[in-house]
Amino acid sequence: MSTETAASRRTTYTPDSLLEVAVAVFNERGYDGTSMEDLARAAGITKSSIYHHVKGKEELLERGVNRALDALNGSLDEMEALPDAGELDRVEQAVFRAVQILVEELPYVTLLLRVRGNTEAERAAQDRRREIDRRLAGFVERAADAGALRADVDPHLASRLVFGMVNSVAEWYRPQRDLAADDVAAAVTRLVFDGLRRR
Amino acid sequence: MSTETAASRRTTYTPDSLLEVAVAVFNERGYDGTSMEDLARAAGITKSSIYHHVKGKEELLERGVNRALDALNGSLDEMEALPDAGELDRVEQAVFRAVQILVEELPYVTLLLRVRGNTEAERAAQDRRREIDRRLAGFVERAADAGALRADVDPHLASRLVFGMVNSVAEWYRPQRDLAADDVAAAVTRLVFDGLRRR
DNA sequence: TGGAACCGACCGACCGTTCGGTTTACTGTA
DNA sequence: TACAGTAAACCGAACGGTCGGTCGGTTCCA
Repeated sequence: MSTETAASRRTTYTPDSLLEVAVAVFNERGYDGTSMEDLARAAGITKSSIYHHVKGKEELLERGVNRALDALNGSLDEMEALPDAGELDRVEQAVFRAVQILVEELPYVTLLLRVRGNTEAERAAQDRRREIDRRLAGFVERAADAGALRADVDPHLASRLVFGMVNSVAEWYRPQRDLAADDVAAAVTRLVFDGLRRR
Repeated sequence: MSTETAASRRTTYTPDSLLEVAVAVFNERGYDGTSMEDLARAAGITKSSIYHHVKGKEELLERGVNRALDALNGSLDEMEALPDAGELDRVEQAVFRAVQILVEELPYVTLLLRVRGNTEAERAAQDRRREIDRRLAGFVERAADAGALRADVDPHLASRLVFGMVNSVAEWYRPQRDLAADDVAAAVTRLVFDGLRRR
């Protein structure tokens, strides 16, 4: 009642609620493997009705990946604005937070991680993602310069591997079935910093 | 000269040499995003000529993913046939070897990792891959039962994360530009077992 | 000279998108 | 309470184009 006239009616779509359906189908069948007919069937409306809400298939992709990119960029902004913790703590925080956001925005981040680069929108998403990877690698590099990391693994390689592990969570995580986001984030963080070996 | 009449003539395609081209294009544009016309252009022959070598697009996918699956299964067979090393050593060996094969058979493993499940061939590949994941998880579980792993991370979760890191190498590794396979494998193994933190 | 390798033309099916029109839900007026 | 007006939501039919695949040949070479 506070925000708008919406929320009373339902059964009808907004661009955002349609996006939710579309992204789910994209992740199941792949973007290129999804036809507008597939989306229409999943949404329970006809193909032509989709065009009442969005300009086309590519806009759905663009909105989907941008939601993930905005969330990831936002948390990086927050972390950089924070008073300087130790360089190692900052990396630990980045890893933990990355897992949190991946789980919170799972469908959208999943979509982003699978973008191939066939269209202009996809290449733009890849560019924005590379910028995020660069910022994360920066954290790792500063920690390495401060001598907080082991010296026998190149910081760039370490960054790729660590956030590769983080992103791999999108391959299997299911909200209902699996642990809470923070538990997964904690496990990843422990593994990344102290390894699998018993001490 | 030892194997066959081939190797003398070139400029013509065999199913395998065509596969090499096709898999490269699949990985660049995605399987569904690749048209037979794309493949023909990349191979330097016409669309219809492709059908002289293979039955169709799906056979190329099937051959591609099976090459990766056979390589992975083969190395698992080898490892299980080996005299029993310690349970921890076996996990370490599995991680190292997984990276090696991923790099050796990079295009084929990359293709496998991106399979979506839209066709029967894709679902068969997913099933075979799940079996491999199960065998790998078995190694980790046995090491955990033997008390060789840290107790505060669930072995199933640990397995997913570790081999998630391994597989993430396919996202960025380029043979010319990057380290040798064994160097990457060593880095992954170090990170997985002893972590990023300086000691 | 026979088979392997390849080609150009073409097929039906399906693609993303458009368009004209209908239904639905809500509003202001009486 | 009744109803006309309106805009959002939706639909069926069709568009031009591209898809994977077929077919009847021609070229090449051992």
